[in-house]
Amino acid sequence: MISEKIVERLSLYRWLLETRLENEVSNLFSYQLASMACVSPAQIRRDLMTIGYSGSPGKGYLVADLAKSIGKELDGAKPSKVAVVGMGNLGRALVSFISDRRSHLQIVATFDTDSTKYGRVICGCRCYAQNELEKIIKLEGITVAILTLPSDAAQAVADRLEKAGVTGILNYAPVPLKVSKKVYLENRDVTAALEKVAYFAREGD
Amino acid sequence: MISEKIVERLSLYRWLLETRLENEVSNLFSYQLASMACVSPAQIRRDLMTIGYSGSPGKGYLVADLAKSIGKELDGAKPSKVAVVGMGNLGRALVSFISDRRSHLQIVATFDTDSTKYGRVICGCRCYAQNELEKIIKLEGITVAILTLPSDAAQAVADRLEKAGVTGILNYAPVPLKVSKKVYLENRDVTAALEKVAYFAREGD
DNA sequence: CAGGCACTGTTATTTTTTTCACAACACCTA
DNA sequence: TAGGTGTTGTGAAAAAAATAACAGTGCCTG
Ligand SMILES: NC(=O)c1ccc[n+]([C@@H]2O[C@H](COP(=O)([O-])OP(=O)(O)OC[C@H]3O[C@@H](n4cnc5c(N)ncnc54)[C@H](O)[C@@H]3O)[C@@H](O)[C@H]2O)c1
Ligand SMILES: NC(=O)c1ccc[n+]([C@@H]2O[C@H](COP(=O)([O-])OP(=O)(O)OC[C@H]3O[C@@H](n4cnc5c(N)ncnc54)[C@H](O)[C@@H]3O)[C@@H](O)[C@H]2O)c1
Repeated sequence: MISEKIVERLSLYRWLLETRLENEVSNLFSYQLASMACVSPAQIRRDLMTIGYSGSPGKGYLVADLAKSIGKELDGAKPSKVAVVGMGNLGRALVSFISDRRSHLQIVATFDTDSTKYGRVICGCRCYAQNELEKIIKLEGITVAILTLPSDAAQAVADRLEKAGVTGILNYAPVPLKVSKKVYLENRDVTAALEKVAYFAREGD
Repeated sequence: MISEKIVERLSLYRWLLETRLENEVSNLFSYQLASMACVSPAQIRRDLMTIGYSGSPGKGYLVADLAKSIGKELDGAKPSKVAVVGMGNLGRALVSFISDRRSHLQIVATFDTDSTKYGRVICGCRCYAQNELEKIIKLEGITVAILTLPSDAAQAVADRLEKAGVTGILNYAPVPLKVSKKVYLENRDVTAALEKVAYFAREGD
């Protein structure tokens, strides 16, 4: 089990590696990756140690190979299936953004209460009515959900998702969700992020 | 100077306090706030110590008062002025979401290269053409910028923002920006967040 | 008013995370 | 082959963050 912080950084590293790969770069030194990721070279080496990856002194790391090794650690044996609940502005933006970025993260269903939305394919993904939620989650084996719906509906939906078998929730609604220990919850509150940036912009970091 | 993590939590606390205030709750114990914020009671007390706030044993914390004290620490003397660059799906969603949430964070300008967008008021905020960027930033005294534009334009815009005097950037474009030490940069990559959630959803946290 | 209760503020401790420092190693050059 | 250069992997040290522990305090009860 890798710590939260390291997972986050590994994800970043992989993504940096992939963009480097597109530019035909085949190997990198720790200090190069470090400067891209805005961390120290030692941090890079230590993180790679935790996934048991070895480069070679003088040669550094093989970009493609390292990216694959990170994938072996972060990605499951099978792709994770993802649902998006609430196909408003934010939901649609997310779906169109994510769908063609990572093959091991598949958005396989979206949900909405609005009858002008469900029953159709939106941004390349089928949108279902809210009352089909449990059925589809189980049928598809969805384990991860993204919440982009109004705050007042979020808790009830989270409860239903959990009962249906979802074990990870990425929540964009500005509301403090309560979930059981079984479920991994990550909140993405824009306001908090902006407040933080404003604070350090002012205080001069 | 407060550490990054503490600022993040304080922002969360304040927001929880405010929603409690709406429900007419006038005081709270550390363990109550802790359970809402998903942290330990000791953590709460320690965080409040760093901003020099004192509750009273038996009574706990005065909700309104504490919220104000956090504000005194996090918010500047004057509101921070914010610009949003790139008024696509995500930009519009963010502007409409934020604009009526925090009085000390004012979105005073948005920018776009699309001539069907600039020159108009979008989501309650004036949208300017890209070439007016420096002028407006300086004129308004904007210090914080949110980047919601295509990746390939992000670095160039970031450079211009920095030169114009912006000291904090909240970046949504999936690209590793390089900025000088003067600028506080926060990246919000959806993919990384989702990968993290998927990982811990699988590994069972 | 005395005593018990429940919570805070703060110090001490533990745990986690990051950085440092350096031996070991590959590779290049002559 | 020998020596120099530059990078890795990792144990040790340092720093930061979280947790625990507890004395001190207001408050209630009888
Ligand atoms: N807009 C942003 O940038 C932003 C940022 C952070 C958080 N948020 C939050 O994300 C949420 C969505 O934002 P938005 O701008 O997309 O709003 P929106 O109103 O455009 O979209 C909300 C969607 O959710 C649907 N919905 C309502 N109740 C539902 C339910 N019970 N189950 C399923 N779907 C339901 C609505 O039909 C609508 O399509 C809000 O809670 C908002 O506060 C938004
Ligand atoms: N959509 C998401 O949920 C999401 C999530 C994370 C990151 N992102 C990233 O955020 C960015 C925006 O996403 P979107 O869905 O809003 O895309 P979009 O195409 O709807 O919006 C992009 C906007 O930026 C404008 N633009 C282009 N070049 C510009 C420039 N040089 N200066 C100013 N404006 C410019 C375009 O005119 C357009 O209005 C993209 O980089 C995307 O990868 C999106």
